[in-house]
Amino acid sequence: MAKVDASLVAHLPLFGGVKPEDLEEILREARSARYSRNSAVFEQGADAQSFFLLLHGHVRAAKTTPTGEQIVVRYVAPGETFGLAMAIGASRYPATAIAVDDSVVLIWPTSAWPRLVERFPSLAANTLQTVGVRLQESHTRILEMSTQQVEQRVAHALLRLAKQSGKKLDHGIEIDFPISRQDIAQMTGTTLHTVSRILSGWEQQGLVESGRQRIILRDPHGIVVLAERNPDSGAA
Amino acid sequence: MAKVDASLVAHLPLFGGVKPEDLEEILREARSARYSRNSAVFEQGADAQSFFLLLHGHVRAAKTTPTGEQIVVRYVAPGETFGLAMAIGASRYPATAIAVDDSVVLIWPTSAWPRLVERFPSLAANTLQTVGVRLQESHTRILEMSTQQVEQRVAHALLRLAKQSGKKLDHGIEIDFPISRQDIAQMTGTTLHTVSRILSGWEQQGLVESGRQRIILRDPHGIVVLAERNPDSGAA
DNA sequence: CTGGCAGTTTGCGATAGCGCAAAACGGGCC
DNA sequence: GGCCCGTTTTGCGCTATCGCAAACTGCCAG
Repeated sequence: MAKVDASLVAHLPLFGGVKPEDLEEILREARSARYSRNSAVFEQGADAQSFFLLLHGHVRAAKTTPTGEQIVVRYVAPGETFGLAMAIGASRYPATAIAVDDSVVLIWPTSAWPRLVERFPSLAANTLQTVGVRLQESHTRILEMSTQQVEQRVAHALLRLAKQSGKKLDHGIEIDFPISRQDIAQMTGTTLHTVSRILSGWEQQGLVESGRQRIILRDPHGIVVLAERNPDSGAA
Repeated sequence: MAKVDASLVAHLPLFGGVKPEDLEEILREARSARYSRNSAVFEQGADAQSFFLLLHGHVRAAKTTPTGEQIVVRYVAPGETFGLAMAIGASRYPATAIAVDDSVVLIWPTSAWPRLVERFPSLAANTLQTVGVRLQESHTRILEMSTQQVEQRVAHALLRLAKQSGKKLDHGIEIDFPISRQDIAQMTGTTLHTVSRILSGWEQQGLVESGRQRIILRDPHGIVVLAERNPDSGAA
């Protein structure tokens, strides 16, 4: 139960409009915990006893079908909340959360949510806002899956990851956590084989450099062009 | 500016936890309007000046790409809110809303939202809940698009429509508003041609009866079976 | 240093579903 | 009552992408 410095989280969207002394009170209800790489924060279907705020690291939220197929719902970056089952009135987590890197999270008991919201209505408003943004993003993703080919979808996915969690390099942007071909396939609705083929092609064109769970965008602009290209505006 | 009877809407999820006299006050801020079949309630990209509650009829929310392709985000049923751009902090509507039937809506100015939420915090909590549910539904849709074949996706889509807006018949369930093959294609990420072929097939098997913008599920259970069938558990 | 393994690459059919084209259909409007 | 237009049906070739199989590779553990 480490002490958390309010100044570290005060600027987060979740706490917008919350007074410093109130923030202290909110944080007193939380505990922090560390999850090592590849360990589960919670499992799909488990009792939603807590909700989370990621402080360091990266977490992958994935949803599994009855038949065992998975999709990646999203990658959680530091400063973002996850596991908000209570927000939708669900008593069980609708997805599994796995730390893809060693990660540190703040944990509140779900039972504290109603009281927190009552005392600090901004929390509800702020959460509504972030959930709304995620809903928009989901719709965009559906739109892409409906109208674009695989290559474009992969391009968009990588650009989003780069924006959210890219580390600027001298020449290019590196996705700042381990991510496999399979993961990207599960983000874009395709297979790891197809993703591998696409990345191989891009690598030959100097657009990316990649290896085992590692991707560097060497030519982000070139990838933007790919992402926006109309499929049948023929390549040379 | 018709007077709206509070008792007609008091039971809606949006107003859960709101006292009757407060409800009166909330309703005083709204006006009602009627939209005839195929008219637009608002257009994607337009200034989000209002948010809406559907009283009668049905509304289709659709999102359009820069290149003109469309997807149907959802069908709005009576009692549901839509056009909640303010909830996500957007100043423009992210989709277009079209009345698919003659419809009646309540309209609040977006500018009233902050004040309403402050006076009646339940509104924020209730809205958070519904937006959360919609987010879950979006994730489910993404999961389906990633892992299922077109026929299964169409089956799921029809079952959802039947559940949300189905009219029970002597023998079967009818989707209670005009809906074309094209619409279903845009809900499931396929083409109207493929949807037409699938429905023709089903019609021959007696699963559905359909015509111009009209679909009746004659054997809902049979469609459930289709929806859940593992694609490669060969048909006889 | 070296074996083993998870992750990746690549080849090669197979095919679900698309895209185009054209005909049939049905309803409402004049 | 007949015409016109939006919707639906259906045929046919095409191809993007899958699915399976097999080889490869970088990395960690011992």
